[in-house]
Amino acid sequence: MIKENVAKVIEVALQACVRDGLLPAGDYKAQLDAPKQAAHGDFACNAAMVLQKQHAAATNAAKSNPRALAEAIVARVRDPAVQADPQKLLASIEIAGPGFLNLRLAHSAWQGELLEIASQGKRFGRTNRGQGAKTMVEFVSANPTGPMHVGHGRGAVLGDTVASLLDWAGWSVSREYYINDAGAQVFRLAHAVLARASEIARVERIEGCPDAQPIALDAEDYQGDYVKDVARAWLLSLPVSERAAALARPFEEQKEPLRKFSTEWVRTHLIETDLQLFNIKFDVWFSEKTLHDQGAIEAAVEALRAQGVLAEEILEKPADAKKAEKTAKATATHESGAKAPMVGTPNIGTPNIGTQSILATSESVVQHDDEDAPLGKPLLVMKTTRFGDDRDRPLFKTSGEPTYFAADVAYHWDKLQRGYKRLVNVWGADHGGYVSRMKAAVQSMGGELEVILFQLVNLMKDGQPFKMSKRAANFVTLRELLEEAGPDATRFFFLQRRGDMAVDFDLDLAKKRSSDNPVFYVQYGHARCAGMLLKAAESPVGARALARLEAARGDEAALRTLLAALTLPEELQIVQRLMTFPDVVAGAAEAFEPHRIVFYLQETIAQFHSYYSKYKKTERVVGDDENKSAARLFLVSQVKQVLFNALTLLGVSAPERMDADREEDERDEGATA
RNA sequence: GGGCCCAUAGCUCAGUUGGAUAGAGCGUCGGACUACGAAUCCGAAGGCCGUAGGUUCGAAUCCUACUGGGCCCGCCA
Repeated sequence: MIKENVAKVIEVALQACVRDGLLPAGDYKAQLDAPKQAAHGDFACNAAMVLQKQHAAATNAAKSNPRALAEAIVARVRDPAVQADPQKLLASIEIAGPGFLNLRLAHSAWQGELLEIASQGKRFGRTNRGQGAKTMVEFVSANPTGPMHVGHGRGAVLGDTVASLLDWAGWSVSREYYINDAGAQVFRLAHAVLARASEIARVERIEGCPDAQPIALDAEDYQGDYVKDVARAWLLSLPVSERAAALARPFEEQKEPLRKFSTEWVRTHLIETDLQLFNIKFDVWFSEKTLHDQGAIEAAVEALRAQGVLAEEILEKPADAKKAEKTAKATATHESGAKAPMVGTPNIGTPNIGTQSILATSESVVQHDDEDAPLGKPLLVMKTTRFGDDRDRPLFKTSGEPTYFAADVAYHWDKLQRGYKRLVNVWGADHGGYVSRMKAAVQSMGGELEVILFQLVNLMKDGQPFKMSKRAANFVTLRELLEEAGPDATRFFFLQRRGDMAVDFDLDLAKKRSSDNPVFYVQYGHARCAGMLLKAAESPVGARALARLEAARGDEAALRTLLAALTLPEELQIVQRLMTFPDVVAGAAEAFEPHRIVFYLQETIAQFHSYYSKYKKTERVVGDDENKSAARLFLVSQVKQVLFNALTLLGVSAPERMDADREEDERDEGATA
């Protein structure tokens, strides 16, 4: 690609400097940046400034002037005896500022790059940095105990897009969802289902059990209405003759089949369907329960034991975080029995720690059985403190049951066994405290874990925070949001911001289907390109231009000749921007930052709109000159291609036209005028 | 008390991994449609990049200490 070729030219010149004793021997790489200002050329190189110390050492100068080195480099770039090629590639090279090399390329070099896009088509933007290494991205992994809400949506979109980015950067990516279908909370769902089933049997006069005895819903059971749907489905799944007996049977005797039915139903009818609306598909749905059933936990523990990172320890109760509440009120506050009101967020604790607790809800019902854990007995722990964790983490409880951590260790052990070299997990920020212990475990097992933490989503409604609570059943589901805003806008909205920024999700704005939603700007850009290409055929010049392009298809020399008509600075700058796309994708993949693609899209389209408007009355794309028209239509079709690729990468549709459902609601116009 | 994240225009956010005069959208004000899509474009106003030090040719970016906000700190899941 062109940038590498230019870097090569500088590097050859640097080696010439070495030969001439201006630099100590070494393998110098030239870094090229695209300057912010067009006046600074197509590429800027800071090699002279970076290497000035070496220059000073080689020339025995007390201090060196980067400009002097810059001039030496430039002389060797221009010297045909050093290299012949640059004269074709470079139009100019100048020294500016403290010692920047500003490079400008020949028009033909940029024009030729368009052929690169055309030949790669839908694949333009892909690179092979990952070299096909197996990578797993695990994300969402919401507990199968209820519908997903907007916070899950952020994790889902982020994870899915990061996976796409890694794919585009050359990794062999698998998307995986870890189903927490074991543990206490799923039995809470199971019990809720049984209770709701007894209610539904009576109310709806379900065949076979219209006179069922009521079963009380516990306070800690899931309260949402969706539980009724699960309950109804469960009842109807039973043979009519067995329904009454099932409702009469004690919960303890059937909690396992209830658990199984409920979690599977929630997953397939609530979670999987919502993700499909987002166009998110997982390669693997991995059940935690299977780990327990197959003795995977013991196997993973043995793997850790072999690494010598296990120990038997008596764990002290953690020092109470806020026993030393020395904040303020140090002096002269009333020391009556009345406690000063707490300032800030009381750390009440959240039920369902997981990506589903997107908002800490102070109204949640929590039982803290603080005195419950009998201390003083030695437990099998992993020495996670060796890896920077705050304390060692137990793998088994006093009761002998494996901890959640143990199951997760087993899960990641399994991932490694399946040959994944690189593990990426996408978690909500409320999992921050979990990162170091999980990384420690994976590292001990010989793998590498990278964790993407995304900050939480605050739902805003009417400018006010809109609290939600899973158990209180007043939450806004992801599906509601999707149905109101549509998958394109919702995806785009989540991807606009860096993951480590907390976002206020404005429900009212998301529901509004109007042009102030930035996704329309981007899609319009693509549709405009599509429209222009379509419309061109209607004019005689345009039709002939298209015919020429068609005739030259596959003939590189002929195309290059046509493209020589692209000489406006804006046209070459557009090409320049298009050619950065593969780098942008690779950089976004490396940093796990999909928002870079969003900004790339917006900036590229803005550049195109600006070009279009500026020459609207003079140098039109389809104008009088058949040659120019052909070249410009070719440019437009490559712009369209890159926009399409970027939108596709983000999972946002790239429409050919936008006129479908435009809404003109200017109803607040002239109301009281 | 400790750990992680954040702080940039009135608001919401970018800032190419340390580069040249810090940008965009929304909002405000003023302009541009007899022809390729005005869901667009052009211009203006708007900044002590939270504060104070440090590192170097050069800092919004890296280091330290503060200030303010978010998340977290169980043998729970």
